[in-house]
Amino acid sequence: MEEQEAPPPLLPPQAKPTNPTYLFAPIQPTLLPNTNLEGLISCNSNQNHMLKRNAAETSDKSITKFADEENIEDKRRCGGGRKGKSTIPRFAFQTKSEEDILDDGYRWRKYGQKSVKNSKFPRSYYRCTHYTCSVKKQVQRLTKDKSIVVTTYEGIHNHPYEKLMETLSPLLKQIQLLTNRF
DNA sequence: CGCATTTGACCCGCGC
DNA sequence: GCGCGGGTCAAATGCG
Repeated sequence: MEEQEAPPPLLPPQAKPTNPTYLFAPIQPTLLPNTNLEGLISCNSNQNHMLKRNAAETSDKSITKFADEENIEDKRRCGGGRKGKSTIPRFAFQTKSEEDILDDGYRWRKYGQKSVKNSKFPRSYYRCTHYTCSVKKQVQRLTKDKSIVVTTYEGIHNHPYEKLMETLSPLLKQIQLLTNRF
């Protein structure tokens, strides 16, 4: 899964106090037939370079809209999480979709749901099902616009992009067979 | 039967 | 110390 050209990240139209970094969506638009990518934000993190890399890996579509005033991303976790400072990269983006669960190519298991203050809609918590991988994500709708879903990722996947592998593995097998023959 | 989801309980940090 | 809010656990339940 080596796609490496990292297009320059979008610059924020206006700076928030936390100085969020704008990234590209970590999602293949082609995998989201009914989903418009609407906006994308990121928390400041000392591992933003990793973030950028990860984000740039899977998408070339630019994101324009800034995440809402509705504060989905609480600052507690942005600068440093629960236990002092967190080194886990985090970023969020908005999608316009009827679906809560967007297929981003990874498999997720839901492990919790909570109603949050200042939001009509509950927040759902998911974990990547891959056994070596502890990436988490939160999914939540905006109170103001329920057609917009905010997805917050936490962590970097340490295993291949599953959808891609699914598609690629028959091809790889073929290639292997062919190369073995000669 | 194996896996995912649901959901109330529990834990922890923070502000007062 | 206490209560609140957010995040996670885990038993029960659902589903293919």
